[in-house]
Amino acid sequence: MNTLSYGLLSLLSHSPLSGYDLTLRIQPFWPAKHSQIYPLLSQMEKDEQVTFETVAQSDKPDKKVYSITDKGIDSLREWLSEPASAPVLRDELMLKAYCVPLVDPSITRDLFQSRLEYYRNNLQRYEEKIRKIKETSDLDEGEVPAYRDPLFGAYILLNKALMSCRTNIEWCEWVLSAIPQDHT
Amino acid sequence: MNTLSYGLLSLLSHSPLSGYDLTLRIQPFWPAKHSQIYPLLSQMEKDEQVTFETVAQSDKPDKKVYSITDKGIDSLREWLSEPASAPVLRDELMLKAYCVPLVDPSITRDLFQSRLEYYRNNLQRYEEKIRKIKETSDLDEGEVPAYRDPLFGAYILLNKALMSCRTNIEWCEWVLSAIPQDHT
DNA sequence: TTGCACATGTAATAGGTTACATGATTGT
DNA sequence: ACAATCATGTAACCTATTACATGTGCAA
Repeated sequence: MNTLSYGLLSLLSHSPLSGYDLTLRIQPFWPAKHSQIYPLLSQMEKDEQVTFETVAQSDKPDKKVYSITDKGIDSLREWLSEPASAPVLRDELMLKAYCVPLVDPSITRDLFQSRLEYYRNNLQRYEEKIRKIKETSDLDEGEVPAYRDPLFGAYILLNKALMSCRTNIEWCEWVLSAIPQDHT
Repeated sequence: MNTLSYGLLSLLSHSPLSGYDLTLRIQPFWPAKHSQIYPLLSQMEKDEQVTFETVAQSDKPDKKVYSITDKGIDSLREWLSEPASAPVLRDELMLKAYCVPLVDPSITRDLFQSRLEYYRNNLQRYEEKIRKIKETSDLDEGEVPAYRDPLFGAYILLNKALMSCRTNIEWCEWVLSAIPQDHT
């Protein structure tokens, strides 16, 4: 049981999901490939943290839908009571930013322009998601789902994503404004 | 030559540093332990990206001070011309946040209170650092070091750190305000 | 004399990515 | 036929952490 497996349990605490869906949904919080997730799910099933049933689909291939067990819920509760380790951010752009005076401003501009577009795309996706949540659970302006509402977690996470995205966009724009237009 | 080795080159492009110092300084941008960095430096030395000289110190043990070579500078310039890969953030608190309705609000409050203190400490360290940079290079309010100034990189990175820190503090405080005071 | 910061290294293990492999189903 | 998405799995490789190992110089 490593952090990733607790992450999978956390997702499964909301609803049963296939390994495929788990892989897609865990990306924003803890990036991992299916090659890491499928074997983990097997282990967790042996350890009785999860169960699965094979579900036949008419339009798509069969899938294995995993559900969290009571033992899994207990594991989650214990894990929540332990302090969370510090976040780990690895960003190539930060390493590059440190030595940009080595190259032409045009190179640096491209770097930050690409990153700006990356964050703008993310922002759009997140805004769409939060719009949907607000729609389906009709929340008033500034209102937050109740603490015991299963949507509470998704809501505060989406807000974090939005806030971080906006801050990063602001930073990229500020950096771009500090890069000279011509070859210096 | 992986990302970490380019990161080391990036740091060395400003000034020569020991493996020990490199380990400390790269943490905010690309966390790595000395056990990963020392062998990498040996490889990079064999590959002529860096050179080192042993420096005797009277008050502390001897150290190996690494400098970037011209070949290393060329490598850096090429690397800067390639697009930067997407940032990777792994944060246990985000995984936990998703399933906090499973536990008492007091548990959740502790989680976010600790994280808030973590960010407040970081903010203080970053504010001190930027204060020192502004002091030594006497910048006016809102002024940014010139693009070719070696401090340009450090300055924009510190600003990113400050902005992110403040946003995260704001988020933690907002989440804490949404957690009920009593057992719900 | 014990502990701490500085300083460098290797070995074993765990975590994560890339590549290989297969197959269903739908739409073009 | 072909590409795209869905779906699951393994093998090889690379990256990163933890543990082991050693030693200096200083201060309490």
